[in-house]
Amino acid sequence: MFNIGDFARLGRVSVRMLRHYDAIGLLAPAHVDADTGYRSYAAGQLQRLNRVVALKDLGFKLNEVQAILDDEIGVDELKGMLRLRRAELEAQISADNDRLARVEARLRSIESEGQMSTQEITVKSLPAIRVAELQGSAAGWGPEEIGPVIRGLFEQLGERLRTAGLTPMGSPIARYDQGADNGDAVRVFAAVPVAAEPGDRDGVAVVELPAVERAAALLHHGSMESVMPSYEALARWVEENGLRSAGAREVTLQCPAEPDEWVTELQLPVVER
Amino acid sequence: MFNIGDFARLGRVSVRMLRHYDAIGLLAPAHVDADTGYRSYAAGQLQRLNRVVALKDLGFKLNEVQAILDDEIGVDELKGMLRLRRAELEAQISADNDRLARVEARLRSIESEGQMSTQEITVKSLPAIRVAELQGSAAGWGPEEIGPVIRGLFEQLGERLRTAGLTPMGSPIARYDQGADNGDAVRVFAAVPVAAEPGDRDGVAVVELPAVERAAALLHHGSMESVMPSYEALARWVEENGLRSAGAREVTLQCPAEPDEWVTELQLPVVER
DNA sequence: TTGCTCCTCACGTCACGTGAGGTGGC
DNA sequence: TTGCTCCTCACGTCACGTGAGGTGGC
Repeated sequence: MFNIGDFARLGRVSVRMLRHYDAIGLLAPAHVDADTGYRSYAAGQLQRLNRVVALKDLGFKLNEVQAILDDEIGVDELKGMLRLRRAELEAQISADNDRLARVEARLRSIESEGQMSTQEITVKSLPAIRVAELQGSAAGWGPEEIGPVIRGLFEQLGERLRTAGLTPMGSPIARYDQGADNGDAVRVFAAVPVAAEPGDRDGVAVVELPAVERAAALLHHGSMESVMPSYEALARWVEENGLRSAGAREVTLQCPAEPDEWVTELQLPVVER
Repeated sequence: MFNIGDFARLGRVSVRMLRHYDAIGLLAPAHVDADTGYRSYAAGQLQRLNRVVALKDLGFKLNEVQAILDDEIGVDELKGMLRLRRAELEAQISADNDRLARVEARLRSIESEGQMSTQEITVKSLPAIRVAELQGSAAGWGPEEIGPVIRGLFEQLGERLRTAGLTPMGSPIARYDQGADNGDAVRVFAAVPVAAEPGDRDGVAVVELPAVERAAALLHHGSMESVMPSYEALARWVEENGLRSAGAREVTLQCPAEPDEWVTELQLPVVER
């Protein structure tokens, strides 16, 4: 028989751990002195302690360890637990490798730039959303070509929503893509979230924008006249990360009278290249 | 301005997280209604939220995120934090790969044997320890050759300790190794932990057993007459794990009159092969 | 009026580490 | 007598999730 200190040393665990395992019924001492409360462990209990440590090392929680050791678990269930553990570990390793790559990227950028890039670019998913929208067309991607078109569309959209009795339910969204059949022309959409069934309402199309699994997003502060550098940074990031983008969205989060105080989220839906 | 729900949706975080970030001063809402306590967030705050999420994703804790974002951290310190994070991630990934290998080994053994091998083998480190010991020699590794020798040594050791006035401070340890110069003969040591300065005491050598970084250990239940299968299992495990062992130790944890109730830990110090 | 969103506590999570305050055996 | 080990609470860890119980605006 060993006292708790010696038994802890034998099993390379802390005394506190042994007390904890006792408290949760995972490993009770062979004997407890009725007067002093002193715990005594039998040599043979070292085996159970070793098994506890081994299973814990595999990443099982203590209640799982207990179930396994107390034979509350059939072979098939145990196999399932091990497979689950394997999957969890693989996911964890993969996620940590990604994290590691990001940490190293930050270190590189800090070495080359002398400080951490503000790193304003975020990868997010975009949920599907019901919007009312109008479509137009612009001659190119520059703000001077797109600006008038999108402003005109949003003006019209506002009026038609009023006559249709629809209430905007969120921030306005501008969407752009390369029309399939009209050369260099850019298709432009002015949209605003609404709660209504899809269909046509007084010349406004109510449609469901499909969810986007991954989009690179960047917050643009200030007038849309000056949006090009932000888009360029975003496009460069997409390029450098081996991705490809199709189309673009702008969500206007804040548009007071003063254009310098606008806040717009630029979103580029991306896929692996 | 956004209410907490909309702002949470924008930033893909939970409302509870925003409240938490407010509580710890990491991200306070731009405005809080004095009457209702309702929080309002400005569009521009999305940038800070994005940064919080990005840094958290790298594995930083919230207080570290706060320090980084609030510029309490110089470039050098930040580099140090990133390097530390990199080292931690590398260690984590490596440990998880080991874990994964062990999980897969269990799965294989469960497939081939129909149940989980009892897996009684533990890898542990052995601390350095001060012992009093006597040395002898046996003709071979069999229990019938070693048994009488080690029993005789322990008897002598007990007597000499008594005359020397030394008190055993732990479980008896038997050690074996292949003598360098005497052919097949095995060197046998009978040792017992004591608290005394190294040197010679009435014919007993007090020495410091060096620490062993890694040893494969197996609990043997029963008489030492039947120890061979346990040693064989241990040796097979060492072999299968690409290790090499040198020498052996037996720590007698429990030795009542009835030999069947003995408990002995067999330890094989191992190194990479 | 009914939902919906918002609010503030406050417990629970997981496996212990770390005191605080006190006792028993050499 | 002094150390040393043992004991039992009980708080702290970390970043929230999850009710409970209640309120304000449409």
